[in-house]
Amino acid sequence: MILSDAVVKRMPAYYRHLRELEKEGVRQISSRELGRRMDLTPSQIRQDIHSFGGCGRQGCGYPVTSLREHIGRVLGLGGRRRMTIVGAGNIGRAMARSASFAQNGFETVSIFDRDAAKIGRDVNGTPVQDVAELERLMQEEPAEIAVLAVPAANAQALAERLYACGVRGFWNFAPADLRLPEDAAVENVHLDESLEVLSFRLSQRARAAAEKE
Amino acid sequence: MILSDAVVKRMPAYYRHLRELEKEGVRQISSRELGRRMDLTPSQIRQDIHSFGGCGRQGCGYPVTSLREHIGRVLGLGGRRRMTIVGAGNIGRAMARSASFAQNGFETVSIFDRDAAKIGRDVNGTPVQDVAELERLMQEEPAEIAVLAVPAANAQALAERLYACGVRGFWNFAPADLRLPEDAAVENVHLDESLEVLSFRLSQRARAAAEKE
DNA sequence: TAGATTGTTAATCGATTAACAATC
DNA sequence: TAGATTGTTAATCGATTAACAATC
Repeated sequence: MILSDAVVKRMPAYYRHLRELEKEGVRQISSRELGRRMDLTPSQIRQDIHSFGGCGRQGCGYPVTSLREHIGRVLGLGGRRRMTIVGAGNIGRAMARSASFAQNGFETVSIFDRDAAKIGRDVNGTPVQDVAELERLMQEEPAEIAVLAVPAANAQALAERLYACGVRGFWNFAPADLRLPEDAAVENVHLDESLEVLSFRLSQRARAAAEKE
Repeated sequence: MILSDAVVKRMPAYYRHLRELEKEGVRQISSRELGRRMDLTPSQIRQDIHSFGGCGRQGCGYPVTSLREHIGRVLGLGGRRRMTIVGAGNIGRAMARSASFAQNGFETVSIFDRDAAKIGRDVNGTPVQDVAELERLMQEEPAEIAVLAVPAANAQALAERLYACGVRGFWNFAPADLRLPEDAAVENVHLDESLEVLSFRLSQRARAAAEKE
């Protein structure tokens, strides 16, 4: 099964919409109806579901629950994933406190920072530890995923140290592009860039409106 | 100037890399060198820059500073943008405290929540106000952008209220798809989905490794 | 002038949409 | 059986890459 990047990025949206449909008590849904809800063409829905190995019944549509379960398995959800949070600033603390990740099986096992003022403080039941001791503490409490919530200048060096500690999943909030070995998975959340895109779209609308006059 | 969605999403990355080059004291950069840094082909760099109206000099490359300034103007940066934060939970508070947005001209003018326990509290110098009074308070203190950091179930209704208050830019952190009039600009930050994509990539690697054995 | 590198057109590649036979 | 809807192939569309003439 080879999944294109475009399809992978849409999978979580399928998962979310199917969960909502389940809550509403919907048992089966056609590509037409699902397309209407998700703002995709029925054709794309069928291509996507087919490509990630889901299947429906001609004449009836797709079974909501089993399709949701299937996508969950493909996404690797359902198990537990141990996560360390590096950087106890605004973002790091917000991620540590988020209930929704924990509900999905992503559990925070440790939090690190370099700031002496933050070390020892408690964030949502987990103490902030000294990042200088990262290597030693990661041996005691290993993690699969690291949430990188540190200044851009430190991101690359920390990512390399975390990689050496066995971390292979990097959820990167720093405005920096990480260079890591091929077997590392990096998912970027570039908040500044996202806000800049919004700024662009607002300006674009303003320009279009000005032109009309 | 018509910019494809793909190009728009890359613009902030150009902006960031050019700012870094500026700091390093680089005056001119060729598409080849910039491509190496940004992990894009030189061909794409030239297409992109041309498409958003930047230009270079044959034989010399692109002028770093003026190109950065040009992209900043296209993105609509440089001015001030008034932002209201709706939802004073983990995400909302983290966004209110973020220094980097403020540095880019995005200023938080108000924060709203419905929780009586939060109303009146101070977040980074701004008091949390009662969302029940949104309409009245938004008249006193209008905003161009709303940061939607509320539960998914409330996102749509709040977005509509904010739209009625004149907000046209929506930075949506709720795991919901907003349906708004065409002249609204919506930029989604779906953290759950991003983490699920990371989970998928980790599972994929695990599956590939298992197959090899 | 010669070398380097852009601007821009053409070719390729991949993703989306359309179409329709298969089948529930 | 007839109607509905999938699975899947073919057509289209858009984005990326290659090529090369223009020019600094």
